[in-house]
Amino acid sequence: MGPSDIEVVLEAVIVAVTDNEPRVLTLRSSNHDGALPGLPSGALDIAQDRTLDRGLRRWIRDQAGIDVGYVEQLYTFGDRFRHPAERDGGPRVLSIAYLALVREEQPSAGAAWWPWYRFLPWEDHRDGEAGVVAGVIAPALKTWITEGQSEADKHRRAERAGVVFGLDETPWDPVRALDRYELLYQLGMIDEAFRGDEGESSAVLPGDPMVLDHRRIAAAALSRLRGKLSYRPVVFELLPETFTLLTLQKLVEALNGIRLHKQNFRRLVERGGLVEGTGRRSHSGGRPAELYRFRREVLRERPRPGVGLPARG
Amino acid sequence: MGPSDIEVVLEAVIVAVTDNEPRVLTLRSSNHDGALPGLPSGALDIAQDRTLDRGLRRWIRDQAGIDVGYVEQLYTFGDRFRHPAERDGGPRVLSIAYLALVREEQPSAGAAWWPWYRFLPWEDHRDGEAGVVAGVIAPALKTWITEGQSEADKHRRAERAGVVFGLDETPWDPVRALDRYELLYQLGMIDEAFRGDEGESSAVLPGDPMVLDHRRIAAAALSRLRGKLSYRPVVFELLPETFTLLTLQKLVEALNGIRLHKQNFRRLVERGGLVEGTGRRSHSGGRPAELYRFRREVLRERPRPGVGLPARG
DNA sequence: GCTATTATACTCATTATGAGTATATCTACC
DNA sequence: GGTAGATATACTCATAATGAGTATAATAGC
Repeated sequence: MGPSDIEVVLEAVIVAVTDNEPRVLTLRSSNHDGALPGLPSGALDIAQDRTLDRGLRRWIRDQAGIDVGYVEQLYTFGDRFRHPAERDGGPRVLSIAYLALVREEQPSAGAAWWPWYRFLPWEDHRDGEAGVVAGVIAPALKTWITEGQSEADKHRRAERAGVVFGLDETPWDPVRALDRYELLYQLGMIDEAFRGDEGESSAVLPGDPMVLDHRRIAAAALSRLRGKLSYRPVVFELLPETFTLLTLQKLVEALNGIRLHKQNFRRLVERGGLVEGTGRRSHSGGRPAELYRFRREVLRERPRPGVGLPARG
Repeated sequence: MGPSDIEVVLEAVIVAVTDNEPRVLTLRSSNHDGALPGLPSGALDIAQDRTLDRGLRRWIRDQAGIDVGYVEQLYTFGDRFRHPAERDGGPRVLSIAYLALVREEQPSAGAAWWPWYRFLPWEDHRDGEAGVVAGVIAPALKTWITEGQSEADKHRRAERAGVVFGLDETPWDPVRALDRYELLYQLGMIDEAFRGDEGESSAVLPGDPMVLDHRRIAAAALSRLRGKLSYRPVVFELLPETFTLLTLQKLVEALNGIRLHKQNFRRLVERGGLVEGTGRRSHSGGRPAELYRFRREVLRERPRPGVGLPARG
């Protein structure tokens, strides 16, 4: 086996937000796993693609007819047997995963926008505790903790479960989405076809499965995006030219999966200096709201420009 | 050209801190670029290495005789012609870069510890403004700004230079190490052998060159590590079991390349709950300092445990 | 004009942060 | 055994940031 028995694949979590619902672009992959949705992916074409980013943009355009704006590399996955074909002598597959944001939700060929939280229902806390956590996950964690080998082991388990899922005193941290996925996976609660090795799954956890380990990639993307929001002005990639502060807040809430305190959010954004009023205002519902625009020049002033998280509620 | 004309290489920025000096492990690579130092790197052995991390640890042990503790994937580089052999029909090289932290500075075979800031001298502001910035970089930036195509272009350039290098009102942000490297590179001030395409370099900038684009990888690692310090307790990977608060402070200062306010640093660390006193104390110099240890259980309490940056000075 | 609805302005207690001053406890050396 | 030098630790205080509200303003629909 030479070093060339490696196949390099680019995979993309392409995100848009419409109707306050974050969505990722999915394809029905017919080649494996029946009809499960999967992330768009394409092989790196070393003859054509000078850079990885270019390759990514190229086949996203080809496959889904979408021109992505912001693109960021997420992680490279290379564990053996991630891809089932490896068991039958197929090449080792190396996946370079990307996060991409698009402003407009263009319709597209065989692709479909799928609500992100359909894959990860426990991540959406916008109306309360997200029943799954209290109802299904917390009890499973309790059991898992009591099954620890030693007292120290139980303590470690309790510690980890508490931190990751915000139990007991610990606050819920939106950014820990990937940690949560991985703990659930370890508990056998992620019901994906590709894991044949660890006994049957509990299968009680709601949430749509995805092809291969694409749900893990989707969770990694969610973590990364949530983390980035607070120190980089990436939200604006998802917004139209002008927007009201409530629109912006709803967007941030949607991505973080939590509700925020309106007045404090406004204060934070205004003081942050990332936006400026346009004088125009939007009419819909109650009192008209001022329309704002993103100030592109102003990466200055604040050392870490971004939309932080003010108080909830 | 088939998809198999790709070579996958793992490269590691292995960091240790001794005598308040962050150092990275380097090798003299004899195969190209004469005697320039380079990062340790090894091909992924798909027959042997089940995961990328394992592969990395394996050849680090083989090449340098070091067992690394903390390991984190940084970025995957795949631009064409990163590797000069590609121009002569060599395979496309894909480099997966890692950051690794080791506690003890073990001596090793053909490897040598090299002060990180020798490669990136402008990143060390522990004794003042790091003369390079004011003396060499700032003037070059000024020229670059005035050479902008239009007024808007000049404004954008001034904006970028200001943010990235902390000029004018903007504060110096340690985390922007990679941004700084990339701006310097664009200005032709990075004097590396592998860039033959953009005319000759100014060559006045101090700092040792590295093989290929390894200096960029070193800069990326510095950015990542500095960013991570404030929200994850990774420093402790670099410290002995017990340590004084001053030792901890000096370490954080070394990595961030800035000085901190002692009393406030102490307050921050103590309130953070990451450490606990051991009752024992260290005798050296003046009044003995209490020895602390890292509290492993306590990832709880604070949502983002880490050692933040208090006031400077 | 009334109600529902959303926007925006202020207030206020609490906590965090930047920048000091003051005091304590060692070693080395006279 | 006293003092200088060095470091550790304790406190103070002004200012800014944050969480959680209350109060008021401007619209649409009736």
